[in-house]
Amino acid sequence: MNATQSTRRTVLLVDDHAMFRTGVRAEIADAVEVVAEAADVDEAVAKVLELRPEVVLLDVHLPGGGGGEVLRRVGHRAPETKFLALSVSDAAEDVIGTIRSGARGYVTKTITGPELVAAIGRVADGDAVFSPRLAGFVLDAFAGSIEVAQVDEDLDRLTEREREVMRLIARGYAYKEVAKELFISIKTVETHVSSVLRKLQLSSRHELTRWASDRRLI
Amino acid sequence: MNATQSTRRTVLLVDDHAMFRTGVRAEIADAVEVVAEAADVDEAVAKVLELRPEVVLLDVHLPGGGGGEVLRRVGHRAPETKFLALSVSDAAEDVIGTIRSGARGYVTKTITGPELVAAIGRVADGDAVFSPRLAGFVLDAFAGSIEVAQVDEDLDRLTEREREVMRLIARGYAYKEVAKELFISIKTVETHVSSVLRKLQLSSRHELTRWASDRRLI
DNA sequence: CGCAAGATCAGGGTCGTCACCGATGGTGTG
DNA sequence: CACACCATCGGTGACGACCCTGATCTTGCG
Repeated sequence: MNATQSTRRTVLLVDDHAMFRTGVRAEIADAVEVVAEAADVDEAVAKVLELRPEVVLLDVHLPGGGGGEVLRRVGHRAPETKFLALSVSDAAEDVIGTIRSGARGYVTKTITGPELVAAIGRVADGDAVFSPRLAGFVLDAFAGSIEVAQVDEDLDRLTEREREVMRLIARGYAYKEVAKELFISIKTVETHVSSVLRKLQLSSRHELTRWASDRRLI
Repeated sequence: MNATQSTRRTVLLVDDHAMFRTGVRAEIADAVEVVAEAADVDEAVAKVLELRPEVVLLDVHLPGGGGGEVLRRVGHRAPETKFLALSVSDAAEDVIGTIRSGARGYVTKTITGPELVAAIGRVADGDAVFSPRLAGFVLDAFAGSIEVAQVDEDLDRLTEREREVMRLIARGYAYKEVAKELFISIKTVETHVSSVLRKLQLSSRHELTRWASDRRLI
C-alpha cells in the first residue's frame, strides 16, 4: 500500500508469448521496472542469476519444463528473488505444484494491471498473493495433506512387488541392498526394475528417482 | 475491496478475554454484525453450530484446547464458515498449526480495526489473509522446507558448487545432464561428486540420494 | 487341463559410475 | 610472493546398472 515510489521494484517478465509480455509490460511499466524478459526456462534461469530481480513474473506453462522448473533450478540460488506465478490456468495441480516449487504467489491472467502491480508489491514485501478462488486450493492442500489428485495411472499398472522395488530404488538403494532387503536375488531385482522402467517409460534408475521425487513418492 | 454493505457479514467472536472482545466488537461493529461471543472452546463449538456465522474470529490460545481444537471439532461440520485466527502470537508453530487445522487466515492483534474489517471481508470471500511476515511461514512450510533448522555440519562443509551438483545428482540427473545444466564438462561433475561423496562419507550416488532424501533436501 | 501372468533366477553384453592418478587457472590470505 | 582452496578438465580401470534372451515355479481362470 505504501511502498517506495522512488526506487521501483525490479521485475523479470517470463512468458513464451511475446505479445503477452508486451501487454503486461505496458500495463505495469509505469509502476515497476521491467529489467528484462525471458521466453523459456533456460533464458529465465540465466536472467534471474544475472540480474537478480526482486520479483519474477512467471508463466506456468513454458517451453523447457514449465515455470516450476525455473523455480527448482534457481530458486535456491536466488534467495532474495520472489516468484509470482502468472498463468491462464486455475487448475489445482498447477497452483499447488507451483507453490510447492517455491512460488510466493499465484494469480491468473484475468488480473488487471493495477491489481498486478499491487500483487508485485505485496510479494516483494514478503507477503503471499493469491486470487481468491486459488487461496482455497493452497490451504486445502496444506491442511488436508490430501496430496491433491495423485491418481497416477502409470503407478497403478505396476504390480505390488514392482512398487516395493521401485520405492527402494528411488530412495537410493543399490540392487544388492534391495535384494537383501526383500530376500530375493539381484537378478530378480534387475528384472523388476526393468519392468518398472518399461511400464513408466523411463530409461534409467536415475530418471526413476526424479520421477518419484517429482511425485513425492519418496 | 468492494463487498456488500447492505448485508453485513455475520461474525462470531471467540476470545477468553472479555475486555478484548469488547474492544474488537467496538472496532468492527459498524461494518460487520457480531452475532455472538464465546470465551472457550466448548462455547465456541456450540455457537458455531447454532448460529452458522460467515466468519469466526478465533483466538489461538484458548481455554479447553486452543483455537485449533475448535477448528478440528466443527470445521468440517460448518463448511460455509470461514475461520480467521486472531492472535498475539506470531510464532511459526502457532501459525502453521492453525492453518493445518483449517483456518483461512491468521492475523496478529496488532492489526487495526479497519484492517480487521477488510480481512474479515476477504476471508468471507474465500481469500486467504495473512500478515506479511506470516505468509512466509506458511509457504515455507508448504514448500516442504520446514526442517530448515537442519543445519547439517556436513552440508556446510560442501562448497556452493558442490551443493548444486549434489542436489541435481540426488534428484536423479545423470552426470551428462548435470554437466549440460551447469555448463561444465562431465569430468568436472565427476570431480564434484567425488568431493561430495568423500565429505559426506558416502560411497555412491545412490547413497547420496538416500542421504538427501532422508534430509528432505530434494 | 491348458494358458496367462507374476515372481523368481542365469548368462552375456554395453554403458554409466566412481576412484585414483594427474593437470591448469583463479582467488583470497598470511 | 608462497600457499591453500576452489573450479575446471583428462586418462585409466574396476565395478555396478541395465538390457536381452532365455528359464522354472506358482497361482488363478475359463
